[in-house]
Amino acid sequence: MAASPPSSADSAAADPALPATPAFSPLYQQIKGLILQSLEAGEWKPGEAIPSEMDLAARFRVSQGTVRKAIDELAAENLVVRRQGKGTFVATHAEQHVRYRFLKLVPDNADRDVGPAERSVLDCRRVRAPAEVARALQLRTGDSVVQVRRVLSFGGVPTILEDIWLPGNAFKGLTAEQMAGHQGPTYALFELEFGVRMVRAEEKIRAVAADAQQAAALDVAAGAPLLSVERLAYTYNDVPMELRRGLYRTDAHHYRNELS
Amino acid sequence: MAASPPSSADSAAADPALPATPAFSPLYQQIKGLILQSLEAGEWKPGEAIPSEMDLAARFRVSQGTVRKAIDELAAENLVVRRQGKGTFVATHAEQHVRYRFLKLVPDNADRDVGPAERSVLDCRRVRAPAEVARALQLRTGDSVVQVRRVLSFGGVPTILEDIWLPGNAFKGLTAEQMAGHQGPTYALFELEFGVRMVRAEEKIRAVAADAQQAAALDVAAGAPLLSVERLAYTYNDVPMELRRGLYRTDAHHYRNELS
DNA sequence: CAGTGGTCTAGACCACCAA
DNA sequence: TGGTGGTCTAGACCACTGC
Repeated sequence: MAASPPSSADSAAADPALPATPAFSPLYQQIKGLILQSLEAGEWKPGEAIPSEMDLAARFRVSQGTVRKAIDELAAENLVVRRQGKGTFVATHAEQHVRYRFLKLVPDNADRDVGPAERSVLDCRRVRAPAEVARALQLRTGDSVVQVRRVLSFGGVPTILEDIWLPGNAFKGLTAEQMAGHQGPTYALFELEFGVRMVRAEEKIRAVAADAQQAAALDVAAGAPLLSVERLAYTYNDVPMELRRGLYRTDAHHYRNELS
Repeated sequence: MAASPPSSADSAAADPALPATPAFSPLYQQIKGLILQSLEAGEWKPGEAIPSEMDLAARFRVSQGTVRKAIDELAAENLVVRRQGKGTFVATHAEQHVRYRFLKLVPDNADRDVGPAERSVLDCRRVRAPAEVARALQLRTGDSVVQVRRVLSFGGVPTILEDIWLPGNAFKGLTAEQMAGHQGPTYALFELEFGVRMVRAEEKIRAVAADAQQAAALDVAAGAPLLSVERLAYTYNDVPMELRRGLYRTDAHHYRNELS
């Protein structure tokens, strides 16, 4: 990274294999990309501090303000967390504060968080990926995936029936015991045990009627309306790493969303 | 706005009724508040340009960078839109680009937007606010509200059955003809005809079974699962201005959400 | 007290747009 | 060509944390 102004130069020397970026890219975006690479490569682990803004500025030969703007964007994407007076830290799903970031189901009363759920793992095994799962996870049909089925209960009431599919390669050795016994969010387990950090996700939500099996698992009548939440979760670089289909009871909870 | 540094001063003179802000507030936040006031007061109408950063900097006796950071936050909240080389504009629901910002229902195929719907207004009249509606809109039970019931269809298929409640005071004279005949999003009509800009909203989503009347309106079987979307939409200053309960068919569409 | 992130400034230059 | 937003820098000072 040169200290030169962001002009069209940059493809000068120092990096022969670079295809001469055609579109103009601000310096701070390039810095952001470099920090992102270090994040992906695991140079700093979740929960750890990254170097100070001054250090990074020196490392990349750039002013502190430029590093700052890069980190601002990373913080806006929840990849890092700033803490005044302490430093900037790699975000983790294991934090006390933002736990269950991706679970938007909240009790109808008590606008506050849903608290830890009781987990009951019904099934956990390696299977060959069905076509739909393979497509979502960008695998080949028949590739090995880990499938987990579980029920989450709140206050003893079974509320979520979930199927989870994970790429077999990245999640070798995942057991039902792990899925049932760990502390905190499941994504914290994935970080700690498999080094996979879920960074963002897309959800498709529908209303469906419970079939007999689903109804039994959730202790509702067959045909009862359930919220179907299909989630595709991504790591860095928009690589999909988890497909999840949840069926939510919404008789005492609701899915909360903010629009702006 | 003084040019003095953001120290504890500010409660000096010039505003005797001010309760001496205890917590430290950065200058750019104060500038943001002032711009917000002008936005609320209608000093610049939706779609118009606000003054340039240099002009605002001169007006508030602050550097351009400080104004910039204030506008950055307003842009992040979708209250204004920046356009390089042209200026900064007051956001509007009538824009071509971000139309239907608050409608998250998309066809199962065609990841792109849902296109304009056919509107069919079933009812539009003034009523006394039921307790639940009054509470949500921060009115007194029995206050006048406008209630609208309508069906939105896509490609001839009735897909959304909606009840909308609006404060009677702000929406005097709203007619079924207006609700049915206008161009673009309904929130654009509200901006243009009533000067009410919806800025953000909260939604509570559940799965419910269609009753006989709802089923008839949406051309589904009684008991069919529907997505219930209860939206409370706010203007500036977190003032609630619309309560809306929609029932969505999700047999060919889904509610799409992004998590990060 | 030193180190970190957070704010503010002033000035230079770049990219985009319209007249 | 002039105006607008966008980027980058350098330096000063403030607020918060922990030793």
